Amino acid sequence: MARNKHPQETVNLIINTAYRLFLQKGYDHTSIQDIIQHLGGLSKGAIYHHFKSKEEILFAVMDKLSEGSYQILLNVKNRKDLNGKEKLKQIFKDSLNSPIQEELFVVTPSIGKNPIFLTTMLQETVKEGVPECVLPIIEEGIKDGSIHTQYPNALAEFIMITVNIWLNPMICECTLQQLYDKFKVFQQILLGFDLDIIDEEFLSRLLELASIRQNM
Amino acid sequence: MARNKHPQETVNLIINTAYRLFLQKGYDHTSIQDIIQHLGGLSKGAIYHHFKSKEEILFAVMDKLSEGSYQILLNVKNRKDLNGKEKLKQIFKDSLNSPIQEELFVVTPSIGKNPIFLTTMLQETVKEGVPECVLPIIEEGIKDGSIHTQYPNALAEFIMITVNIWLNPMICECTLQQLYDKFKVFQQILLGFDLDIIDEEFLSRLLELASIRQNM
DNA sequence: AGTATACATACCGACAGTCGGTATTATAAA
DNA sequence: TTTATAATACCGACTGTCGGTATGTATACT
Repeated sequence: MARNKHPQETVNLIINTAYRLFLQKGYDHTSIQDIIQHLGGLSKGAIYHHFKSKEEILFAVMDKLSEGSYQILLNVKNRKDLNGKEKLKQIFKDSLNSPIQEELFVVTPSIGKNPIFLTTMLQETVKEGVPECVLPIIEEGIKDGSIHTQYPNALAEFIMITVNIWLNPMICECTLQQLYDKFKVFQQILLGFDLDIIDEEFLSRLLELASIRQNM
Repeated sequence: MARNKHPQETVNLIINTAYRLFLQKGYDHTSIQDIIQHLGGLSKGAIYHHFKSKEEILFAVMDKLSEGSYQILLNVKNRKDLNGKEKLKQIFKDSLNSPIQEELFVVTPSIGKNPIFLTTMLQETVKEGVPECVLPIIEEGIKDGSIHTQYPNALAEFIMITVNIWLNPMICECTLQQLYDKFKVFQQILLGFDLDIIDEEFLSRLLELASIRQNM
């Protein structure tokens, strides 16, 4: 294939192709050959010209994944009409409602069967999601008096991990009834911290997403 | 090497060797050749005679790992001097104090960098640990009046995942101070369910285990 | 024109897994 | 007890596939 005048298009093509395959078949079970075949004429040389390893493609895919969440955060963070607690609630709501979430749920058979994704997600949550997103907002909430805790960092980590792992139907697969129960338990826990940040709207969207997977 | 009259010994040798290597170097970075080299004369044929794939060796290793927890459970489950809540507390205590835990902490550099282990552990927790171990005891606690919840299954899952993932220093690596904070948050959460099942003794053992890893 | 870039292609070593073969043990009939 | 037969334990060369590299070539930029 002739060389592309706009190489970024080739990079995006590779990332998008890998993105789809990684989510569908899992990172381990997607070979470079697989990616090449879905690239439409491009060869191995093209891939290794733009990426130095398969793992680097994974990182690019993960970046693409977290991009959406980061946008949501920024939008909420700068709003002046919400206090810390309200911002937290808004972030959870927006995250669940984002089209990326929907796409993820439709495309991915089971992240639980995609070990590297799970691990990377867990680490990104703790090393980036918490310090860059949730923690600053919790601290803001502490300052404005809407959130009370002695352990903002631990609380932030706890909430993120619980939502991203335990409440995530892609990871901890369960029936809709069980998911409902899990929501109730989590809601009760958060109320123990005076955090009324997940409501019936959150629940129904969660169930909606989960039910996508029940019919597959 | 001459054939062994007691083939189970060979199987155990393979499992134990793989066990050590998988924990030390990770499943992905342990090759069959690696295992063979630490087997003392046995060959690839021997391995594939007893196991049909590398993954099957992994399953055997995971079984060996959960064996210990299962024993602890059985010991506690049959005790007549404890109610449900007390049994729960005892199980957590015994689990942390078991020599297997200690060995794990000493030998394993980071389960977080061992994706398959993490995934398998998560799935085993939900599919076996909860229904076979924690849930029956919580239900016992509900019957004897020591535990109160509308959602025993969700609560069991929540506790197990939080302890096994978030509070696990092998997975969510953090400073001792952060681990202390996390303990406090989790303790507060459990108290919200009237579950006073982790105490200062649990904490100090947890910190002790975690500090093993700090000095590596 | 000359250089840097965007690819193509032939190739490499490592890997998991297979297969035909051999040596040892278990079984059981003579 | 001996001997024929079968089953098991193991060996090691081989295969296909994998991620990754080295090198060649055509196109775009300066």
